[in-house]
Amino acid sequence: MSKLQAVRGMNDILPSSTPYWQRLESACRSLFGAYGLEEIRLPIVEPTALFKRSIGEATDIVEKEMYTFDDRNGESLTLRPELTAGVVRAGEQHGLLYNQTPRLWYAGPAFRYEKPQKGRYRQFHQIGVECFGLPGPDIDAELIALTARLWEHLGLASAVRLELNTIGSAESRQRFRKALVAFLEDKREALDEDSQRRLLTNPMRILDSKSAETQRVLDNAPSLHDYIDDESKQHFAGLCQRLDALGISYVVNPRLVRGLDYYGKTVFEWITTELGAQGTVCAGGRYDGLVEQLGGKSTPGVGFAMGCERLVLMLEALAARGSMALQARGLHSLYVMGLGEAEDSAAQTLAEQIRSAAPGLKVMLHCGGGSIKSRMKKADRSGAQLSVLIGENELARQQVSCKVMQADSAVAASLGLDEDSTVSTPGQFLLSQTELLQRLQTMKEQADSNHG
RNA sequence: GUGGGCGUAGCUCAGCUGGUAGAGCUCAGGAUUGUGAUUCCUGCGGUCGAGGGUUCGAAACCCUUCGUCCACCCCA
Repeated sequence: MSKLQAVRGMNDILPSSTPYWQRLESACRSLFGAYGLEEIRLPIVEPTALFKRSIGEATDIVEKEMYTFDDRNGESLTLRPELTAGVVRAGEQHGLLYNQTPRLWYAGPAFRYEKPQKGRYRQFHQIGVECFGLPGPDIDAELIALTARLWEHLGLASAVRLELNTIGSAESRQRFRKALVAFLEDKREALDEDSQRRLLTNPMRILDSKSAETQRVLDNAPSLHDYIDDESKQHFAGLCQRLDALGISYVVNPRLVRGLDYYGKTVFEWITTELGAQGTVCAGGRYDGLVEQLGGKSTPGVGFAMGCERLVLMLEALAARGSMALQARGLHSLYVMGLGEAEDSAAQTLAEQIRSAAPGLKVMLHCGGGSIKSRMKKADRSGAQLSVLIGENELARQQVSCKVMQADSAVAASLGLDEDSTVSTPGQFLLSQTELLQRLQTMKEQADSNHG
């Protein structure tokens, strides 16, 4: 270990992919605002007991995947493996949960000690929503409608499908679990190795085993649906009716079981087939017992979390297929350069003046010297549509040479320039610095007024 | 935690049954002395992931280890 490198499974997010992260984050931010949700921000570290009591002692997450360490005073702390528990803790601590119905969203990293693979990392990022104090299926449907709209905004709608189930009340699950274990016990031999183990630890999880043989055994097993209590059934029917009314299509998957202990009644997953084994891109459900379980007054809750890495992978794949959103037309990026020491300084001043005159325009200043050729090359590589150059002559006359870098008539047109203003070569213009500033300002004002 | 694939230039990769490394792209410079993206020329760039072993000789074969990818498992 001579070279310094990032901890295994904890990835750097490089400039080549940050645009997709930004698109995801800004889509969530604006949509959550439009649905009346409020943001909450939480510590990354919580007392270990919080996760043991919420996620469930017998789950893999708590058993072997938590980053747990002792604080200097001996208290056991844990890097959060998910954010729901923290939201409940914060809500409880600050009295957010009672006599009101908060609808909260969060975004941030979480940590699980797992072997990394595609779509699964030791530090990963979740964006999620949690709503409290609302017991009915109306809010369940509201959250699903929100996620469905998000896929639309991101262009992912055709790549995901919604799976839905109800896992009933804690009591009904208890009765079903007994029946299931009784049924499977004498068929133990036919089960795959992992499912045999789960028979003892977490029998419900056998239902969504990927083993074909295990699934065949399950064909004759007792159905969870037959054990669901009436109230949960009604709740589920209400949810389905609302989704039908909203035109949101879904598949009821009676074998869909969530991994975390606190879920009850509604559970759902948005799934894609485009990411290999880690196909769940967003998942959630109802957890009416969680607040009480953590020591608060009985308060219903529903929520979901999205896996940012997985969604970003999908957005990148989408872009690679060429379905990128179109760039705005007209001039939006400049590259400003001088041709010597005094000229470079003048160029920097001009760049700042441009930024004042036309805020929001991308203005890149050439730094680092070099020949004209190399400066122009950098201008080209930067993707700028227009290069703005101050040489000895321009400096003496307070002028600039502008050159349109791509064959795009809209660039010159948006500055109000035409062929007649061309100097020497096509697409090249000589004008005074104040005129350039005025034209940019006018352009910007027109663009702003067009947008409303 | 289990199983498999892969680690060679900044990037993508070639390198045959062992004879101490090559291409494309990128980058820098020039052809074109104040104009990029095309073309041509030149150049920079490598403890072959790391450590050990076999051998006269290892990028190649063996062992160990680290990293990475994929799947199981788990889950967002």
